[in-house]
Amino acid sequence: MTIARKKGSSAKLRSAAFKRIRADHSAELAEDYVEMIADLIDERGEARCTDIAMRLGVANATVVKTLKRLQTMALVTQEPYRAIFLTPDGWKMAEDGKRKHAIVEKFLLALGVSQDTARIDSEGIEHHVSVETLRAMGKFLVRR
Amino acid sequence: MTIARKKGSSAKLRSAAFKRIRADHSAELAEDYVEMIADLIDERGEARCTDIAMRLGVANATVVKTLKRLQTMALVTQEPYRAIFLTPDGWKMAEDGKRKHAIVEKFLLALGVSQDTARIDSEGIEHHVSVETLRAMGKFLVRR
DNA sequence: GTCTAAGTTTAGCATTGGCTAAACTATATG
DNA sequence: CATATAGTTTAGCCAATGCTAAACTTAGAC
Repeated sequence: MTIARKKGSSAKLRSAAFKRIRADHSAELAEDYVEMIADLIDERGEARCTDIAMRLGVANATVVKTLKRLQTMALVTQEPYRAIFLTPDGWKMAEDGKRKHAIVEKFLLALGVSQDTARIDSEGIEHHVSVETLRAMGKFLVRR
Repeated sequence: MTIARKKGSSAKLRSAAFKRIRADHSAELAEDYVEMIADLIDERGEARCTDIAMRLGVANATVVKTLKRLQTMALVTQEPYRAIFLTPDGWKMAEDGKRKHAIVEKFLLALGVSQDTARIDSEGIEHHVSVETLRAMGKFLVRR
């Protein structure tokens, strides 16, 4: 059963990518919520459960549960039956996310993709883009 | 409490992106497993739990559990204590995934990103790229 | 001021994807 | 052939993310 094979550290390197993806996934929901709350506050002065649920396409109760987690992560604050607010950390995350999102979306448009696709794909891609790749996209936008 | 606002179908459109992301996520693990199994079979003639676990960076038991799900999805076949095989559907998914992966990775490299980053980011991005975007990347590679 | 509709929360459930520890099987080696 | 080791499986746990249904608040309308 031992077929002696030399793969050395490549396995570890390989697994790193997947580990990052798993980490990304748990972070990405938080980012989506926080960005959306920031948008809602900007647009209409307050963020409410129902609006978040509608925009995300999930049930109300799901939003409530997730918000609890975001509270323990010190990203949002909320009192029972009241609107939702962002902490300073929450605002920072929202702004970082929006900046990232904007670059990815513009980049896709510059690449020749349609508006709708750019919007949908950028939503998925933004969470998996490293700083290096983001910078490369930025450069492409400038000097294309 | 009713602040009468006109948003029409934009909410539905918006939520579509998030719905696709959630769908992507459940599909993406399957794709990763299947691709990896295909690689292992190509490289060394057989795919075994331990190798998959090592490359993905998860525990053995996790792999076993996921493989059960993949069996019910008719992507892999396996007999107790034996190696893992792909069904025709499994091979197809593996090949599609690898093709997609290759394009994204080459694209990132062409964009000027380092090898390591290209490998890691492409692993995350490939599952969120629509056919349209993939095609745009392909075009970019050809006529850059 | 009451009442009702809209919004929020709680309770309870399912699934997915992780883990460890312990039991089991197969095989390579002595 | 017996056994030790490497690999596989089972059992049982946890956290995250989704759902529905029922209970509870708030606030607008009468």
